[in-house]
Amino acid sequence: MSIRVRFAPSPTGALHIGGVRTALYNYLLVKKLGGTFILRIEDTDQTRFVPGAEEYIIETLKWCGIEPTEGIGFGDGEYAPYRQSERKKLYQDYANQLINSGNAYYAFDTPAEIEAMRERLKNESNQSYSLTTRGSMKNSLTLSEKEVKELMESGVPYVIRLKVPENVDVTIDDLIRNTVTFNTNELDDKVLLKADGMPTYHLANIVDDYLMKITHVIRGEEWLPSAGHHALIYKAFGWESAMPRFAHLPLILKPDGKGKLSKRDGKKFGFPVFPLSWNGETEEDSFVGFREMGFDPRAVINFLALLGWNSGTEQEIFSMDELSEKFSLEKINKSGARFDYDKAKWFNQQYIMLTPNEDLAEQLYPLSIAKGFDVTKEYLSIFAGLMKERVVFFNEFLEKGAYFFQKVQAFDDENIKKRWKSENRPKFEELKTFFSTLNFADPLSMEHAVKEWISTSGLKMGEVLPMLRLALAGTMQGPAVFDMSSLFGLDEVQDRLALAFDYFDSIS
RNA sequence: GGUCCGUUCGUCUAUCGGUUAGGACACCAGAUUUUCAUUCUGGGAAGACGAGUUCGACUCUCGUACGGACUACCA
Repeated sequence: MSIRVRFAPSPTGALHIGGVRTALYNYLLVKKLGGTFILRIEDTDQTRFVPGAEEYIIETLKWCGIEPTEGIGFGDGEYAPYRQSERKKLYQDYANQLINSGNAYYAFDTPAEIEAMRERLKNESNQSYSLTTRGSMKNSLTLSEKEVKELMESGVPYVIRLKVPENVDVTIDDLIRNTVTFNTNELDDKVLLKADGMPTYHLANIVDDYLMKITHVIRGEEWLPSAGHHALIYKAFGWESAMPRFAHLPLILKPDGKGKLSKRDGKKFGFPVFPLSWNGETEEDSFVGFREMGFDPRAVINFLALLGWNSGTEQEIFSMDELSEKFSLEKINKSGARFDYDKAKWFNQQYIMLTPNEDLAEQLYPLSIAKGFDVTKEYLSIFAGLMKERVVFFNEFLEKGAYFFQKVQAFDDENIKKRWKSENRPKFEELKTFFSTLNFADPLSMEHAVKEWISTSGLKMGEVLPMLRLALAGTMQGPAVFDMSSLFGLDEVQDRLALAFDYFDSIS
């Protein structure tokens, strides 16, 4: 079975994380079943077009490893162009086809006239432009052929509306929600072609899905209420047999459970809701991305995949290959899933721990150099091994582990004052000298030797080990003292001890 | 308001008529690490409510409540 799916975002700004999940599910399904995945850009609203948004979408998909088989940014295929603005003429022809078959009509009402109609009907349950109101409006159904012709020739703006039939039950067979039924008496006469000659989503989407032979439409739940219209349009064109299967995905909700996750929530709750950072025209419209926060794309994908879908097993960590292997639309949940940032962080930590030290070192290297640290990849590799289970974000390696590359910048004075006894200074000087007898290549033997030394020194373990840690790292947190020492080497360790003991005395 | 969708631990979820309702995140306690983290062990924590169907309902049906989406010449 070869399927054809599409991800069709609008270039109106940064692609929100829910959009990434929609793209992911499309990708996973096509990867599992085999077929074609098209990236189509739905830029029919010229007023909302944002420069850079298209590039953002492409970069996001690449970063996430969600690669369409064809489409904008990924090479043209059989059914190009894939940018709707470049297909304008096509939609006009199809809209006219609907006019000719009596399934659509011209409407000349001004926004003010429509507003007046709504005002008039504000106490009614249905105040839309629909079969109950179309008879009292200014359109080709109420005007004579001659009047319509005159209006059009005089340049009066008009739209083309779908003529929804009366009292018919339209049923959508949704892969996630089973059957959803609408009665046409409740559906409005949607605008198909706008006054500027551009199609609305409803027209463009169906024409393109039909022409591109799309077999499965996987999209957000916000489209479910208009799915009835979409079925009607397929029928109006006589394309019922080619109508794709629908799968309406549950929404990603705010953590506090009040509605769907929106772009503002990132700032409100303190986590990213966009894959990549976005620099909008204003501060308000600029956002930090998962990537810039230090997330591994594999963690983002894994987290997103499990937000509304599960494999039916207790496995939590999945590679993209495993996901596509196990993926199925039937296992997608019906209800919205709340965004859980803690879980996202947990996934990231898991992926950092899973990454081989050498790979981490490879990524850390340029960043270290940029920070002016004089290091080798070998050193970074050992460092990564020591630090990787202590960080959640990639960025934290060099922040939390800065003392691996430079002398301690900030000591934990509080802990030092609490633990340092100046009268023990001579003993610590002895210990410092004792370090020169140790085998720095073997942390374990160092530990044994030092503990042995402590037991004969008259000091307690708890008096010595924490001070060594504080001297080497400045903080009470971090890898094992002897792992650090081994990496630092004898000279560096003695340097740090000397510096630190003076400092300890000075603040005690 | 109307239409449509939904409802299992705080959160993400398993269960597809018979289970001590399982797992994960988060939280708490303990062990390990004389740090932190990791890891391991343990703990608290759930079927919105009401009817019905059935020998038996978290699971099927209906109603109620609550939540959500949509209701633009935006997608």
